[in-house]
Amino acid sequence: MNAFRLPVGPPSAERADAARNREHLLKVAREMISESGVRRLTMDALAERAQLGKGTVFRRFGSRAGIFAALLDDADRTFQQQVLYGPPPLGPGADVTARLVAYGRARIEFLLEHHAIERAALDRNQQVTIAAGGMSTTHIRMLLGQARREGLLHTADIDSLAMQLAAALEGPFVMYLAPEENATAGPARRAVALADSWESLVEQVLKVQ
Amino acid sequence: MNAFRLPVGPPSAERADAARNREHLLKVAREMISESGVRRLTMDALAERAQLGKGTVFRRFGSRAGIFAALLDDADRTFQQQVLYGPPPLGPGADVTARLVAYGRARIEFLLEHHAIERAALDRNQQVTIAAGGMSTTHIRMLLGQARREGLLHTADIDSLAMQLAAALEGPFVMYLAPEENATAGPARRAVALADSWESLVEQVLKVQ
DNA sequence: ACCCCAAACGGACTTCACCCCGGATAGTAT
DNA sequence: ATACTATCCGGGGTGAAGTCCGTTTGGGGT
Repeated sequence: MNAFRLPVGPPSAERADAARNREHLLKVAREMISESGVRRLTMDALAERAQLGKGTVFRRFGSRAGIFAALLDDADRTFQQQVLYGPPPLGPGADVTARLVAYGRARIEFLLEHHAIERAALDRNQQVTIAAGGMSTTHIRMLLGQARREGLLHTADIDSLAMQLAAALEGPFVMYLAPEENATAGPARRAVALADSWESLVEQVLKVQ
Repeated sequence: MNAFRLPVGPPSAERADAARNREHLLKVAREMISESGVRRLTMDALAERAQLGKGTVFRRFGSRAGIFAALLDDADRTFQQQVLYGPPPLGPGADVTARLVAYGRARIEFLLEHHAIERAALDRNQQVTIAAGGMSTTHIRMLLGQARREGLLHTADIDSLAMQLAAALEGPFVMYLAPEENATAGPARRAVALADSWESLVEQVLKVQ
């Protein structure tokens, strides 16, 4: 044997069976959610239906909220792809203001779409990632940085502003709309109003006027 | 007996013993929290320490989150008093921009102070009131209305803007900071930065420049 | 092919929020 | 004072999240 070896090279990926189980659990979770909603997805039920032990479910996702977070992760990744590499104005190519506006509109649509899961991913014992390292904060900060370089913005503390704008964008959905609720006209109408309001907020911050 | 009587006049207040128990429970809850933090306030422990049945605790507050909400209510009321009737710039008398800025700063301080309880008052099965009918949204909307009357603002949809500003103000605290966490310099420093950022955000929205 | 052990698995166990409902009681009408 | 009833109280019961730890297994090393 080697006299000396580093314990791990790369942070060591999941074992094959673990990865398989993760996928399987996510698939079953999606099924259960579309059949009977977020509320009825219990850890016991999920484990049983997936033919796995409950311990396994927890090992894979850490908590009930973790399952929803993992589910969102998928969708998020797709969304992020559009933002980073898709066509303008959402993707690169348009001017900063247009991109910020487009991002807000797209993000609102996304949040409306995944609202139930988004809510379920909240965890009483865990800080929420939305405002912190969340996609919105990061992307908005990036755009604000660009805006400042272009002289559209003179704010010193871009980090704080990014966080506040991200909260302004996502907050109303995460904090306001009811858990599962009738997805009738109500939320959708409000979403349009919020999107318009976001647009004018962005324009004021970037002093387009 | 009277031939006919309305079932209730005023929404019928709490019975004396019930009110007494509520106060007592809140007092004990405050003690327990300051002794060992929010996490260890369980319904069983509270009931036992208060020498009351668990059922009573639930009857009085509805849920665990309800206790924290009731606790916050006190503090909120005091805060609101300052905002409505206190000295300017927080209270009435100063110009709109100054009042908005002052409100934000005061609110941030308040949130920082009551952060642990604020988080604990969140309830997985209940929509959050912060953005909805919350004090911040209401007060900000009022000030925005005044600003519009004074020609400082031309936004049509004041409701949406109020919600977004409230989210920008409170979101970072409710969503971002960790549950109980070390109340060291970290959060406080961030709070100052956010307060400054709030000020410049308000000034831009009210186009003071 | 075999060894080895870190990682994964399973499911009983613990803890806790919340429900239920029979029994007690405060406040009111007589 | 007495009776009446809406409200309250108590604490055992239930369902679900999360923990623990003994057992099993994937897969790199030899």
